[in-house]
Amino acid sequence: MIEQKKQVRDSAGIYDTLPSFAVESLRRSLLAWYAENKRDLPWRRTRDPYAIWVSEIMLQQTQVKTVIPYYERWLATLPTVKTLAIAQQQDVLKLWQGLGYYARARNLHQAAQVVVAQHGGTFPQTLETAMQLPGIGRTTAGGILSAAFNLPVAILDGNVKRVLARLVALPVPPKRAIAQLWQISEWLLDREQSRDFNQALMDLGATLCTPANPSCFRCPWQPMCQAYQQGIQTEIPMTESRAPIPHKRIGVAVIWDGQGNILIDRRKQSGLLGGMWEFPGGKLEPGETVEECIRREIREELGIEIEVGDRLISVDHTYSHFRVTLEVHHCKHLSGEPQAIECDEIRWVTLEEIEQFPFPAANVRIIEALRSGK
DNA sequence: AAGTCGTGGCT
DNA sequence: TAGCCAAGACT
Repeated sequence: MIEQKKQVRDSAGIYDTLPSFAVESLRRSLLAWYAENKRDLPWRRTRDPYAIWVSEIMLQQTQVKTVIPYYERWLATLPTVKTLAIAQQQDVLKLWQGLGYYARARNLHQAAQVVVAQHGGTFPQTLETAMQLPGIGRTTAGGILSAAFNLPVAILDGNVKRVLARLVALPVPPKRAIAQLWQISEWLLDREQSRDFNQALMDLGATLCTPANPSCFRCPWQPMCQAYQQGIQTEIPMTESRAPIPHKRIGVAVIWDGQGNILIDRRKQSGLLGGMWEFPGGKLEPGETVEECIRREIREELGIEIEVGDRLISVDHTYSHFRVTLEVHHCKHLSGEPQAIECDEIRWVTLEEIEQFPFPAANVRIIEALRSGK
């Protein structure tokens, strides 16, 4: 414990061990490398803070390749902060469908309304004000303010953590040294060229200083990289072992009304998949069959009686911290008027109408099965 | 302050 | 292929 803290402090004490000319050298070499090697990304072709903001939110915990088509579609549909502010949440979530972490979309939508109502539609230009907007933390605020306005605000995303951890040969997992890593990021930042510097730092991490097989032989920081000099670049950043994630079986109902309509529900705003639509269902309890589970869940959640019929599909899906197997059955509505007991809203829809609603990925699999099965 | 929150790309 | 992890924020 004490030993760990000492190691962190010694290592992050790069400011003491590196003379100021080394800082200048790090900045110069990185910016020179970036000038020749920067990626051509859609959000780098604009300085519109709204567009950059959208990209920063989408890029949270999400790879560039995944984001690009979502980003293009989003800006084509909601080109300004005002259009987003007045949009319906359902349409916002539909644009986000498949990206995951749906609180990002809900918060972005809400923040747009704040920017319009309280900032006259102009994105705030101080770190403190930007961070007050829902969904915008210190890294995202720094990313937006530096990229849109060239303001001297540091960042510390996954790429930067890895790059800096290797630069100083950080002897503990980055999670244990967040404050020190922020100090280094701020200390290195080129305050006259913060836009390019921050982008360069992220590009370095994304293209050369990668998690596996880093291309040290092409890295502008190789001469100053502590990890490289010690030959431990693949050992850093250190990782913590993860606990195995639990598995749950879920009974899911596709309830037909006999006239071609299916019953779907909208999940509550808070928690997993908040605001998204789904086919109703719930966890199997010990000793319970799938059919019994589905009948019980539908009774509890919607207050109706159903007949559980043929199995439609079984869907395996992995979330962040648990896995599920959805056991999906065709069901027939028998009696009772459906009520929104454990959800925000319910609705009967046809297979044609259903595509207008935002569904999480595992439920999209069910819809595909319904389509292909007729 | 550790847990919660998605999905897909990559090896 | 099964696991790791990605331009993190929120509670």
